Amino acid sequence: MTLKPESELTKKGLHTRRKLLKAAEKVFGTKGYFEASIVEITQEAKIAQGTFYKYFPSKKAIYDELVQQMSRELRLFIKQAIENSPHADVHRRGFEAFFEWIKENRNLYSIVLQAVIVDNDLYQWYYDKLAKGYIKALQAADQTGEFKSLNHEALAYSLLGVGQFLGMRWIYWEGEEVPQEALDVAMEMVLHGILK
Amino acid sequence: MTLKPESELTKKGLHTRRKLLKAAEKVFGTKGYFEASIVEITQEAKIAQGTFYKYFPSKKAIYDELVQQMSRELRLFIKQAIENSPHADVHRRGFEAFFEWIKENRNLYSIVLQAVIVDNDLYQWYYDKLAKGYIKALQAADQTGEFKSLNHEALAYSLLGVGQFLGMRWIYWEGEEVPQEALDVAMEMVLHGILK
Amino acid sequence: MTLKPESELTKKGLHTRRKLLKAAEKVFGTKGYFEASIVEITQEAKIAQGTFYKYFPSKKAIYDELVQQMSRELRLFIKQAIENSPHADVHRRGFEAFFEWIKENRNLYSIVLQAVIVDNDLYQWYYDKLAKGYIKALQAADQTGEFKSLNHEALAYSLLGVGQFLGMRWIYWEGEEVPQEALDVAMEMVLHGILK
Amino acid sequence: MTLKPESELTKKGLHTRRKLLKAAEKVFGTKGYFEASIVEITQEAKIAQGTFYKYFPSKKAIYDELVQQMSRELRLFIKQAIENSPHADVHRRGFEAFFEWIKENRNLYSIVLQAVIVDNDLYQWYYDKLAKGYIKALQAADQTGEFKSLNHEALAYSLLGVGQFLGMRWIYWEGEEVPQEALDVAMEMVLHGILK
DNA sequence: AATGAATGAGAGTTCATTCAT
DNA sequence: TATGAATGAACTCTCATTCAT
Repeated sequence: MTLKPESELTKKGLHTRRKLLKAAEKVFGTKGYFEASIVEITQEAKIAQGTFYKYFPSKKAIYDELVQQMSRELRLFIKQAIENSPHADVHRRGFEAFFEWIKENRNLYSIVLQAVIVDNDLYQWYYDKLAKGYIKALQAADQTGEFKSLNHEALAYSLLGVGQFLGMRWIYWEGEEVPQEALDVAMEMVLHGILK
Repeated sequence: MTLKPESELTKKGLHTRRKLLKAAEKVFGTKGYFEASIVEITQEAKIAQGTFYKYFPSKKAIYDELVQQMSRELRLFIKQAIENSPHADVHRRGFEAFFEWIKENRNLYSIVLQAVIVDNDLYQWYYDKLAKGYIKALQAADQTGEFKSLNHEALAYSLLGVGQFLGMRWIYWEGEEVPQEALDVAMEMVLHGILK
Repeated sequence: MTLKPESELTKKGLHTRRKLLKAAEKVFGTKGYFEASIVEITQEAKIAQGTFYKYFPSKKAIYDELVQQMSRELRLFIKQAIENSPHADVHRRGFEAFFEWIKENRNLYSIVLQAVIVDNDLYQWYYDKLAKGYIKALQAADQTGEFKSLNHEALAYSLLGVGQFLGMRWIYWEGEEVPQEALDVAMEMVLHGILK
Repeated sequence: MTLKPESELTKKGLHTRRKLLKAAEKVFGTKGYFEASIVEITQEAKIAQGTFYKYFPSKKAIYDELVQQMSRELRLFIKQAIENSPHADVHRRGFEAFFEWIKENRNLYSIVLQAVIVDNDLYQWYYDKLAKGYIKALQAADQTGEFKSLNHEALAYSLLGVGQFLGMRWIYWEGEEVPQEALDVAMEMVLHGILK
């Protein structure tokens, strides 16, 4: 094996590695994991095919890294967004941040969605992480006494579902924004319910 | 041409066709579209490899048919479930029906999820159909005057998201039931909101 | 896996299989196991590359089969040669048969020699089988009372060594016969020793 | 040109060259020529990959050198062993020396055996050299009048075969010694023959 | 109508060797 | 000089699809 850990790479090596990740993001994001090929990724990165294997042991490995990187970034992004917002606004701000993020990172988002087939464990890991972050936020919000006391996990997954489907419908499929009205409807439902 | 349309098949032919669909459901459902192979499907169906192409023009074609069949069945199942239930219960009954269905048809459900990669258009078509059905139900419920008047499409996707994620979390991942409590939490949120 | 056991093959299949073995024998024999490629073997057999894997699971597998087949044939050939010869002649007849065989089957012989690198266990198995056959012959010869009673295994390997090196020197390297004189010298040594 | 001849190397350069040879001996000896890689050899030698090509023009070249070096050493070792021994003992002493040598130099011995595939000409050269050395010894022994006058080349290859197979059977395969009894049997055969 | 042998393009991966620093 | 990143040809193997029977 000829593969060095990232920490031992030279500056040049790191640069190549990053090029590969960028290229893989694009190719996986547009063609999908299975239709994507190493040749294509290396061509996109303008690098020889063999070079790929100096940096990643397999196609699967670079995919994994992309998912994990995306997971980290997305959670951080949302966390920062809700951190300094008034409690009542926490959900709306979280949704908005999420939508903003997937709009800017369409490919990465697409890659995560593919994990249902590529690696279901990874898929679960991703949503698990996301849910855990959400649960923490819910716990914090609880302290304010503004919200009902409901099972956090069930709530987290429900809310995740709402966000995911709104984002999917308007951003992922249409490449636009989630319309203000749709967000308002969702917030109304989440905060006050649909019963008159 | 070597492929006959379904309508021209003899009784025996129809039987073979059905065997192939059953086999494909199992194989796609357990291994995933890309890892599944035609050999495997025909072996499972106890049929010669070449025979496959007498009934379906390609691997993709049988997949498409499975998704469409699943879509039809699921929508019918939910429709029947909510048809004769009091309006206030419509959402809970719909969720329950959905959960029951995916529990009984894990493989088919899995197959639909895969469409994100296999054929994104098909994926959109599936949710679009589902949403349209939901919208109709929302319109009917509107007549009762019990519910707020909110944009139906936004609401449909929000509710679809909630159901999907609950089902995914507890049935698809854990192979169990969505716990009563989780369903209660979701319903509380949907009907009355999470604010005190 | 799409590979059928030999016993289940149709006539056509058996024919293809035999073509592949013949081709592999030639290619392994001339280029050596590692320099040989599946492409080359299938080209030699005038068969598509993919077809190879319908009959053998790997390059190694067809090699193994060749060695085992060769082993069987060679032992049978020698056995038949010495069977009906007077006891005193048994060794000379065995050597002659061995030389005749490798002359006619240069490629197969070459293939066995390669096992030192390809698969040392197979290599050992081959000589072990050969030695065991030899030992049986020595035991039979013992009954005649013409020979000294010496440890059969040590003797078998010594005799195997003599035969192997003579065959290698004159047949394998030069593509000719082992000269009569060389065989005489070897037999003189084996039967009466080199001391005056 | 980027490769200097051995004679122009500095002291440090010679050291590096020797490290490379030692490493190659180990790697070729344990993994075999084809499974061995330059990366592995340079890693074993704790030297950069590119540096290899400052000292040897190719993988094959370092292999050649190892075989030649081994050949020289083995012949010298045997020569010294038989030099001062009484004539009648010359063969036994030669065998013993050979066995001793391969026991101590298992890797180098293994490397030579591989030449059947790697480079058949080299293989022939090796045995040719060995045989020529043997022939000289036989000529010297002839002078004593103790031995029959037999064709030296045929005899040399016969004896080489005996030694080779005994060593292979007990030392190379089992990693032990050639048992005293086996050596006795071989010597009895060689000196007095197997007929009563 | 059904079979299953055959096809061949294309996949992921390895590694001896070169070359810029 | 020594380094190690980069190269790319070649390899083994898979599989959707075709075709002769």
